[in-house]
Amino acid sequence: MKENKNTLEFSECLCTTIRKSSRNVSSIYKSFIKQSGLTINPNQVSILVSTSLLDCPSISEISKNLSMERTTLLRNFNVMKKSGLIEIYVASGNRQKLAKLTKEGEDTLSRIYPFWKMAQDKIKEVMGDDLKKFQKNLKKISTL
Amino acid sequence: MKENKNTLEFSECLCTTIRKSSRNVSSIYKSFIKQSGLTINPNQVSILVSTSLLDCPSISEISKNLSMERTTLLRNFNVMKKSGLIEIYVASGNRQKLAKLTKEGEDTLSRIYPFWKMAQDKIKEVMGDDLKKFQKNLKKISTL
DNA sequence: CAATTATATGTGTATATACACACTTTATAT
DNA sequence: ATATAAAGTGTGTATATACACATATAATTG
Repeated sequence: MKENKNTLEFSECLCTTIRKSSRNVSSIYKSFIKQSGLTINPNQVSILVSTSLLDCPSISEISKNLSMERTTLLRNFNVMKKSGLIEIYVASGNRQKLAKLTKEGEDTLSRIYPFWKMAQDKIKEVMGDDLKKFQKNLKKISTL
Repeated sequence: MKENKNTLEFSECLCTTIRKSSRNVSSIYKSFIKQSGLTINPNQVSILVSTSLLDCPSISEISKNLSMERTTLLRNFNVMKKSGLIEIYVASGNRQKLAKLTKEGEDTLSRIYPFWKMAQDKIKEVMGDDLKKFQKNLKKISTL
């Protein structure tokens, strides 16, 4: 225990707690997804899902949708393009670049679904009745 | 909108939401802390706080406390050691390595406190009455 | 139409994250 | 007491994150 007078307050830091949760939850999803035999990780899954949900999204659109820095997403895309999960094509007019899932990307989502669901259900079980409100609040602070 | 039958369910992925929140909240704390004129980021702040809270912690202890992979923490420590925020000393017997804040590390915590608090208050304001339960649930899933 | 502004993307650099593997020191078992 | 197990640490590699800066295209304004 330490002398800094603010240490106690700092220990309630919501940023620290959320980053910690993020690491831990990611690790849980990752270990379930690993059981599928595929090597994809939760982050790439979220990019696949977001790309799948939006209608011919540009890199910038997906970046906004995931609150992910545009250049961060770009690096992610480069990796996923290399592994054949998505493809990038140039929009007419040549400014935007649009993304879509490959067949392999679609198949990957289908095949990991049951394992993803196990992870999702585990978290749901822990949260119990608080789930809805918790998720609502998470979404609220994920778009500030 | 897409044909994959699980897309809708995937879009409720808690891992995705938490990672998104983590990025967004980190960005908010970072921008407030930046106003202090110091270059430290929220992640290093959390490591400073954790190191300060525990009693002569080893790297492994802090790693458990933050749910941070041990080698991840090690890389973080190397950076923070270089910038003079912490120091590492060898425990008697030579196996463990213990960490503690330098004077500069302590000063840094003190100086960023008001800016950190602004960020913390902003999140608190958004959460309103849900804060306590939200924080409790966050902590619950950060230690599964 | 030319200049400017806004939008979209790409690169260099640095930190954050985690897994596989290797090495060292302490504790335990036979 | 030696072999083995456990605990702690360090390195190689790959992905994730974000800022500063640069470049290219579209839209707007004079």
